[in-house]
Amino acid sequence: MSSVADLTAIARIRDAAVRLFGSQGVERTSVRQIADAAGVSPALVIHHYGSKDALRGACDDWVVEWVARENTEYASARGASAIALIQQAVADGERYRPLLDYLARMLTADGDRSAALFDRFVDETEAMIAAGVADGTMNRSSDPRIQALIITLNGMSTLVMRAHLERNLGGGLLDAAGLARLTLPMLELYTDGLYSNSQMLEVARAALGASAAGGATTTGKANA
Amino acid sequence: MSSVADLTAIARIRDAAVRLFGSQGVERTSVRQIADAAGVSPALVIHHYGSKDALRGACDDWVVEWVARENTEYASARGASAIALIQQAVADGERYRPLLDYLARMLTADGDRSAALFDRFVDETEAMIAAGVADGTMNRSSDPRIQALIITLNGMSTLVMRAHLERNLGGGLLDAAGLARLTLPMLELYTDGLYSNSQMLEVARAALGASAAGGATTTGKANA
DNA sequence: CAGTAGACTAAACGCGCGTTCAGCATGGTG
DNA sequence: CACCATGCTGAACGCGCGTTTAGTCTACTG
Repeated sequence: MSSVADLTAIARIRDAAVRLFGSQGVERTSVRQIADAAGVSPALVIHHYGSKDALRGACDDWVVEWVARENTEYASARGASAIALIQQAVADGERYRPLLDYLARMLTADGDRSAALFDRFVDETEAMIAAGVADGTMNRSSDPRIQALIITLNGMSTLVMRAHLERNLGGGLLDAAGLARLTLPMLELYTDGLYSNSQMLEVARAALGASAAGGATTTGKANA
Repeated sequence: MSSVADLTAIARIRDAAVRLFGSQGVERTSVRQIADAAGVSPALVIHHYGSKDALRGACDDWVVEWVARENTEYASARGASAIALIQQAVADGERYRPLLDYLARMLTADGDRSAALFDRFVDETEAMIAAGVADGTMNRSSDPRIQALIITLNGMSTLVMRAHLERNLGGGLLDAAGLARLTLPMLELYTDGLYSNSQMLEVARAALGASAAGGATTTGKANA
């Protein structure tokens, strides 16, 4: 998202569209609104992008590229995944809010671009967990792909349902207080789990007829 | 969702609206489409409900009531929360799909009804965890409300991003195979957590200056 | 049997939408 | 200078939307 006021009209239109699509949704946003926000005529929006739907596609690409770009920048320096990037962006204040809003809407819409983006997040999460397993800081699952899927889903839920999250947090994800309140319970869950013993797990294993070779990872929780 | 064909027109309109709003979204659904699906004229839709927006409100109420009704039916017999109801409904096949689709869209929209519904889910989750803590099957968190919030968020993510979930599962949540593939890794995560030691947790505790009386629950994972 | 209330429809209204069109500046190129 | 591509606009077009209106049919009430 460029903050400079005098960009090319093409860029200003795209920025305005991302902002409006993200905050109101595509359907509730008219070409005229975008044109106003960008300081151009509605006709110019169509002139440059062909149609509203093509503009939407260009916004999708732009946001995906942003994710990829920031990801390589940060990740190479910190060894983190796109998930971590998002948490970084969330903590970075209002600056990235339009992007994150857009991302959240994109993830709840269906379509090829949405699927490709989500699956990439799962890939990165899987790689991150594999690294964690390798250096002994994370538990191996009986199905690492699905484990990564679940973790990704959980991570994205804070984005997609941020309104509910922040309301219950009694403050934004942005201010330190809200984030602080979230951090500990989340780490507790990811460290100790929810269940205090492996009863449910054992029952499910038995019911599903999983072989004992399924790859258990248990740290030693009691069976009952 | 009533399967009987000859209901009153009011009910048929509401059923059609829930189905279409759920599968396409409110904005992409026209009053004319709803009227067609219900076998009535567009004017009758407005005659009975006043406006499209009021119809949407009636659908919201209807779905919320369905959640409450099914919840008391099942929960009293099984001691489970609305979350469990949803998992039940998911497993129950195509029958509840329109309701669940609608629910998912409702949760990603903002508005009073959406907030009230979500917060009720959190309440129920909190009560369920409190019961689990009381009988020793679940871990107490340093902040039970936020713990319940996180668990609720995670549970809802399977609804809200079901398309991504099912695609990565290689099959529906409905067929036994897909559900089975999900169950074990999820229980593993909720039993053993993701992290194999409490290093991250301890670092966060220290950084946030949490007092030692914060209510640790750890089962005994090593510090490093 | 007349009267009336409610369910229901065909047709139309007005509006805002995405989009098109004709034309006006501007500025680099022969 | 003439030329034309490019950036851009104001006005308009056609369409589908939510909604209104005027009226018909049906069934119950006195």
